[in-house]
Amino acid sequence: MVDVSHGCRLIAPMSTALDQVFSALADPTRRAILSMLLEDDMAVTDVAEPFAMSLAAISKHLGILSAAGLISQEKRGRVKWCKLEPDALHSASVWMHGFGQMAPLDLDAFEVFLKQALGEGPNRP
Amino acid sequence: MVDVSHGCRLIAPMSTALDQVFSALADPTRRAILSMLLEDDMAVTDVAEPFAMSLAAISKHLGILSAAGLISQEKRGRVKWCKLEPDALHSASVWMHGFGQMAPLDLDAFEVFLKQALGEGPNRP
DNA sequence: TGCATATTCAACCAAATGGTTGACGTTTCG
DNA sequence: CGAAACGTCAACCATTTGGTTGAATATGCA
Repeated sequence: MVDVSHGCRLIAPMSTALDQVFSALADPTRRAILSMLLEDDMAVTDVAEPFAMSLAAISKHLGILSAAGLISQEKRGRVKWCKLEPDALHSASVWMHGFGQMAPLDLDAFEVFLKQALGEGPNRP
Repeated sequence: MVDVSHGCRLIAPMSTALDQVFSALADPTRRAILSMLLEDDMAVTDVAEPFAMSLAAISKHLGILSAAGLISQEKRGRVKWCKLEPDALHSASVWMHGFGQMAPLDLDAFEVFLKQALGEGPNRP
């Protein structure tokens, strides 16, 4: 009965994308996995190693992250490599900063800001 | 077995805060509520009005948003007013932009950016 | 006082989530 | 070839989630 896409029917399907991204990020195990992948691409087994849970459980988590677009998985030989896809955070970022009220226009400035921050930030030598 | 706070035990309890914020944002009904509250403070009944679900359900959603710190609720008379608390998105923002790797330093620049974007943005006359 | 309004509480329900285990395909390698 | 490593699948389980309804609790107002 309410327009859940808050006034912009053109991007209605995005609501599902936001659901997926936010609920993927809601789990601490999955956030930890993303942090690990920030340092380097990893195989599924290596991702699972530090956790106190089964490989199958980690495999599921990776599936959820992949469905949300937060990572990509490429099988080379018998090992499946997991790679961070930070762009997926984009839609979520856009939504968060202003709850969808500061639309695409500001997004450009945001991109510029992010690029500069990532390139010149004191924590990225 | 893994350090879920990704290397900074000092902010370990924040993991719970992130859980709450992200899972609060994962629901489209709750995101719609936040969008509504962006325009103005509202009473519980008024928040519920456009949705096709019971008042009790909305009351629960508001409780979740409140527990996550995304809104505050103040009872005046017999009506309980709901107010957006955008600061709660702060920790989530910090985490998202660089998965916790570009720390407080960039945050300042981010705040400056946000203030300017909100103040001068073409969608905020 | 008494009634309508505003909101929550309690009990219940179906479905989704996060985990387990064991069996199963692939690929690599001795 | 045969065994080991890599990863997923299927079935199962306990808990959480998102919703319902009906009763209960304040508060405002005639």
